[in-house]
Amino acid sequence: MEKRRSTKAPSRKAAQPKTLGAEAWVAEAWRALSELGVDGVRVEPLAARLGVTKGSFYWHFEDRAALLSALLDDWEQRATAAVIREVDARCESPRERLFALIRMTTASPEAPDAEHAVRAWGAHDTSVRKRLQRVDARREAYVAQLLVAVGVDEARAQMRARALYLALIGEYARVAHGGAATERATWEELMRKLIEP
Amino acid sequence: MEKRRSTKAPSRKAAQPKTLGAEAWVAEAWRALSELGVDGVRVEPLAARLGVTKGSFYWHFEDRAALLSALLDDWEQRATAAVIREVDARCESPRERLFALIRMTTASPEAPDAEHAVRAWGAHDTSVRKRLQRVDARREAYVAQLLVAVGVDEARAQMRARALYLALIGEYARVAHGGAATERATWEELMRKLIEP
DNA sequence: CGAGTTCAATACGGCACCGTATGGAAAAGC
DNA sequence: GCTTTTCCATACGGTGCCGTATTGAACTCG
Repeated sequence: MEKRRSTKAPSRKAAQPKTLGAEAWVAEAWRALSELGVDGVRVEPLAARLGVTKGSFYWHFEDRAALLSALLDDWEQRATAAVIREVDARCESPRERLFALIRMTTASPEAPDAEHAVRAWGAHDTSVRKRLQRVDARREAYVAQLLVAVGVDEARAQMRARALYLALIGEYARVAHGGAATERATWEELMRKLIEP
Repeated sequence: MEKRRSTKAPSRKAAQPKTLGAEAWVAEAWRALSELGVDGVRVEPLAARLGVTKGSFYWHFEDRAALLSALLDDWEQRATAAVIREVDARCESPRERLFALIRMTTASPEAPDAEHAVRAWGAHDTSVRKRLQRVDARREAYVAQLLVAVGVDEARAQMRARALYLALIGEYARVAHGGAATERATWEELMRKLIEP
């Protein structure tokens, strides 16, 4: 009897599950993380919001750290790949892709809180830092590649990709702490400057 | 006898104080805030690091919230005014001032952690948000004013000031979670684009 | 020197949360 | 039908922190 840990999904389709899965905990944890920060994701409050007790939690997860780890796994997978796939699918030319990228990343109202929460978290946790750096590198590389495709030379493309991405992180922070989102015109003004050879 | 609260400084010059003042607690709180985030600034651990017990703390402060409030007061005062004064003093032309501003704000190694910690904090605390918005507005206005002075029209100046400032916030976040600082050349590349009419 | 003031130690009650242990109920498999 | 698995409830001990109360030491100042 090797303690807990589920090995197989209960083959639930999409019906209202009478019983919770690990994903339900992760989803609720995202809410807590976005609203309160890492230190706000505690198992007992989470259980209360889910209408169960922590007895449930400790069946699905080893401990609180395991939940946080699952949270990060979830983020690292979805955060980058989805957007890039979407952008590549929607547009053909690199120029259009750049503008679409900005539009998509600055459109979602939930993204800023979540992103900013992860970054806040990353300031005092080494395991988060590693993932942040990987994700940042991947995203930056994607932007740089588009800039090259649009005619900017390699060296400048990397610098400008950095600049643009930094601004996006800044925007997430800004919105996360209650600032008004910066207008699309501003983003396009910046983008126009950055795609000039 | 109106409880606690000191009204007069103990007229200490600059000598090693045998006794702690509120500033010592604030200073130590900054360390905790930068390293661990708001939830890391707790009075008992702080007391331990200062080599005293919390008996001391509750003489100088009403409660933990008062310390956090003092922290913010401290930040709001120093964060903006000092840099602007310095920049204005060092350079004459607005163009030089812009480049000096970037150099100064991206040079300090402690600033990113502190700034990012405040921003992380601001995501779940309304009183912090207000101050952040004030500070952000003041800084942005300063940049915009310099851009106008350098020949950019008003509308564009505001957009570009926003863009530049967002990038700076992003840089603080980046460095705070362990990323390498972005090179001066990158900042200057960005700045060159932004000061073009 | 004695009284008040300033800073700190000690000790206490309380709360929120972690993780464990154990038991039960409902569904799944034989 | 009976066992096993899956999921959750209850109850408990333990920890880290908050804030208060009380006492004490050291320094001022008359």
